[in-house]
Amino acid sequence: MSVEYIQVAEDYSDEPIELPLEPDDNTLLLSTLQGQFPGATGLKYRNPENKAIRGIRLNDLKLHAPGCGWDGLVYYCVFPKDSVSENKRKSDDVMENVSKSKVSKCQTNKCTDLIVLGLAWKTNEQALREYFETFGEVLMVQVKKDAKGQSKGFGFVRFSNYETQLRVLGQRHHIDSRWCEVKVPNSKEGQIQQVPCKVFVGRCTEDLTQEDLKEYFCKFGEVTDVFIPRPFRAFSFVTFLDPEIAQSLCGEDHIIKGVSVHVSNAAPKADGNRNQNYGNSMNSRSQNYAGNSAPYNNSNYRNEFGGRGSGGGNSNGSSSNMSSGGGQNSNFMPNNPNSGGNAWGSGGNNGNNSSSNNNNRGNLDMPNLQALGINSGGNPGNQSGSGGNMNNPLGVGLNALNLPMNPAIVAAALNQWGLLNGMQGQGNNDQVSYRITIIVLKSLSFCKI
DNA sequence: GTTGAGCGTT
Repeated sequence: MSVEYIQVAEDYSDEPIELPLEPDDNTLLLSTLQGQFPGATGLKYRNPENKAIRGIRLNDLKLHAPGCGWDGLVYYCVFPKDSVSENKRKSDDVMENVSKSKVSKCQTNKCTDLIVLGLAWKTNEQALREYFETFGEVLMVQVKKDAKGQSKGFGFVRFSNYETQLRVLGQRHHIDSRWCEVKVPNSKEGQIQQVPCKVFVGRCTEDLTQEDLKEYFCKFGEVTDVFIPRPFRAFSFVTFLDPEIAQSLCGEDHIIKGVSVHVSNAAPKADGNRNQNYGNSMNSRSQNYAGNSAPYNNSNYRNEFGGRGSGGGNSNGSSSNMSSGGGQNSNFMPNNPNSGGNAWGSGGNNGNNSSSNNNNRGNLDMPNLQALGINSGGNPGNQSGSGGNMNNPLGVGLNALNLPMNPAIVAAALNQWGLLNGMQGQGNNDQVSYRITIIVLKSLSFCKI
């Protein structure tokens, strides 16, 4: 009698392990689950159809397969009380609870050594430790040195607390008069959480401000960034400190100032071969989309703009924050390159990126399709909320769209992905119900309808 | 006593 296995992970950022099902009834014993994940009380999974989180039925200490069978999905543990979902509707003590909930995970595999680049030559381990201890308990610091004992200008740090690690990764650091960056080392890539911290917020109206969004979403967890593309395009991005909180909100509708917005994954729809690592979303999309270069890369989940300038133009998006000390041309854009630096306190959004390495045309990335009503093609219904009906008359392909948008924006978006060969337009108002016909699309694979 | 993108055991 063969034994079937299903994949179970502690949470979205952990690698799943295979657990055996009961041969007789194809259930998973709670005891089996708890043997690997002490404290777990159930399982949940993301419904591939509507992206909603679904719970697994528990009866007689057995977890029963969903209606469609266990299939090939990854299932995630549910823990009592300290889970994200429990926390997320508590406002004041969110961070405290999240912090607590992270402790055990941190001690397993969440915390990792972090590389600190750009250290001053004079910075020693003591100074490094003292600096990072202001964030939380430091387990280890190293400054790499050459044979003569001279610092190589980089080092490593390890924290005991995962939240501390996230916080440190989410900002830049001024150590001994140098702007330094802290990253997950290349050697650890793939071993660290790959879950995006950023969510896509669709159906936004123009009167929803950064502050409105932050004020609303910070109920669920610390918000590190809010980005609203300009000109207005009916969506925005909200970045959380904790990727699990971001994930927990995906698929939900929320009402902000009377506006029903929809939260979804900021990552592009999976297409099987473009980018396996969803965790790269926030940065991969920040790559230069110009020309025919591949728009996605497989970099670490956090910023890839964290390096220093390469001697040319400074594409610093938050110049008001930057120190001129050290003569360092640091185009460091913490966490969210799209946002032009730290949204809070940086004074305005969207720093201007000079030179060709930019995206100052705005956030013309995949989620735009959602705002355009394109990737919901399976149901040619209406997308309300942003003025006018967005009607996709085709269930699958893109052919004709009534878009309450400037067709130039649509064309620009499609063109940047190398999808557009040509288009025609007709109509007398470029903002309302302009009907365009996409003549040839080079590829539809990304649409994932 | 100079340097300034990178990736850790020596």
